[in-house]
Amino acid sequence: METRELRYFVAVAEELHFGRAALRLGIAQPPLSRAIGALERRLGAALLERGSRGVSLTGAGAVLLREARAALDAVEAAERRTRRAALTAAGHPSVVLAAKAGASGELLAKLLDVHAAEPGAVAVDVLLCGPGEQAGVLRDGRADVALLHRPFDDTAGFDTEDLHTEGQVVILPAGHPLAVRPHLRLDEVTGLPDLPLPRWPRPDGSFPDGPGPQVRDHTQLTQLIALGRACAVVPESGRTGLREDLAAVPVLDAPRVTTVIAWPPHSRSTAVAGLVRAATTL
Amino acid sequence: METRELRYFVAVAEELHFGRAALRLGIAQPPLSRAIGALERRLGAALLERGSRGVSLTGAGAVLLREARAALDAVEAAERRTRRAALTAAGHPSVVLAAKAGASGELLAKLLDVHAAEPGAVAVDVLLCGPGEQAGVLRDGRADVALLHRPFDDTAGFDTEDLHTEGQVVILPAGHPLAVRPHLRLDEVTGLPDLPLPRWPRPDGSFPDGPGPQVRDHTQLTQLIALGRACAVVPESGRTGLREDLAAVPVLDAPRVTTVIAWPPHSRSTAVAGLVRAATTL
DNA sequence: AGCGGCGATACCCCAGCGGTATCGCCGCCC
DNA sequence: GGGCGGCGATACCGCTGGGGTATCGCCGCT
Repeated sequence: METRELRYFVAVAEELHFGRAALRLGIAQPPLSRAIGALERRLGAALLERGSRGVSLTGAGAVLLREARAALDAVEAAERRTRRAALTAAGHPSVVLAAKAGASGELLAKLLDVHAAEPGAVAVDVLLCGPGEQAGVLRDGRADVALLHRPFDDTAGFDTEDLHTEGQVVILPAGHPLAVRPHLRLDEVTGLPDLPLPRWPRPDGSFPDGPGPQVRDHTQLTQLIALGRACAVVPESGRTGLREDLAAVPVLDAPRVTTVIAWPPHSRSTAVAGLVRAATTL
Repeated sequence: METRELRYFVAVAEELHFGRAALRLGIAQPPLSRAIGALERRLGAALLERGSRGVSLTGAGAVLLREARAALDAVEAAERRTRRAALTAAGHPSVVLAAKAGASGELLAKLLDVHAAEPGAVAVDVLLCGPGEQAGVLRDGRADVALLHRPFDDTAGFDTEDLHTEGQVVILPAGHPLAVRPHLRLDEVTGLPDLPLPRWPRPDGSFPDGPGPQVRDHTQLTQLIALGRACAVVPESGRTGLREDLAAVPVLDAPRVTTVIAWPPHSRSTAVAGLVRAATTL
């Protein structure tokens, strides 16, 4: 199978519409129809159900969508990592570290300091991601190593090293009645009608249904909380550097969050190893 | 990048010879030279050092070789798993379980029994592998789930569940002086001049250098030991069903071996989940 | 019945892949 | 040192197959 066929199939499977998929791929619709048809014939499997109202995935199609995404990520990673290896050989060694924007700021700063102090440390490019983006960024080679947060991020498929475990706090407007409490339970803060939990975008950019406001980044979140339109449950370290119009109250029964450093299991370059070593000595 | 280019590059990188690589790929040498040249130009990186005596890999080339193998495995896995998903939809559901030939026989039998007794259990095809082959078989989609043995097998990149931990024994000819001892230390059995440890083939089929005889499977191994030409350190469970002309003596300080069940993190089908559930209840 | 949306088919064209012939370079050996 | 052989690169050609346009067939809606 060629990656071109996989890209074509993924486009159709995501759009569930040959015309739109062709538009997205920058080709005409007929060659796309033919390519998918040929793919189905070669695999000996129906991938799409052509109904009169658009198309839908078959079971085999759903499997191929999942596997094709992984395979395309691997191919992209091969290309990116090779390009970066060439730069390294040309005298510009660097590692790309993915971190969630607005999380673990303290730890990240310490990590970069400790690593920079080591002899022979290479330059570290920090790639800030939205929530849930890090795993993908690591898989497709845009990053070499990432800071993830269990249980929020999926660490499956990566090698990891635990760095730090902490409880969670709820961030509230400073004037809110609950803000004066010494601590809270989870059921007291989820489903507050006046302060709903915000909705973060899915990897594809769409938002889940629900009552809360839509947020895309940390700034939007703090602003919404300050405006009294939302609250948020975040790891303790998120309270450092908090705006003065916000308050943080520990949530005792919220799951504890573990910060881990993760990297693709087969790419243990010396540069990544150095960063991991620095992280574990924190 | 197209998989064709990756396949071409892997062939050249493995053969380190354009002519032989072309032969292996079933094409002529000139288009291969051109394809690699075009790839290098597009990546903006030298992948191969063309010396007067054959070719060698550059740093970037070594990175691409590693990444390309992973990517090609992922593409193959996509194809295989889609084919199998189609068969499942057509009413022939099955799971392929990879196990090391000659290891964990007892556990494997119990696992298959327990799983078969569950309601709605699908057929299990057992794929027996040589040592170290399981990870590859799982990565390229020939198997859906595997029994691995830490610390021998590399479990990086898979989801795993521990099943069983055991010590190791050394298998000796029944008449050997050490066979009467109640237990042994590792340094007493490694480097016995009369009974060297055998050499297993690497993934590429070649054998490491060393004094021991070359073995390819379990039968060869037991026969060589019975002939007094080798000994072997294996998990305790390897002593069940031992030929009567062989003896097993516990090796106290050999690393304990953990049998784990492993599967690719992103492909948790219900069939795989059922098998994992059966395994964890053993 | 007419129309519009959507995927499949028919047919054509050309880019790109692969093949053959040949070159250029470098060791090697008599 | 000149001839030779091995190996990768280049030149050039032919054709396959991927992509484009036009159109069909089917279905649902009005």
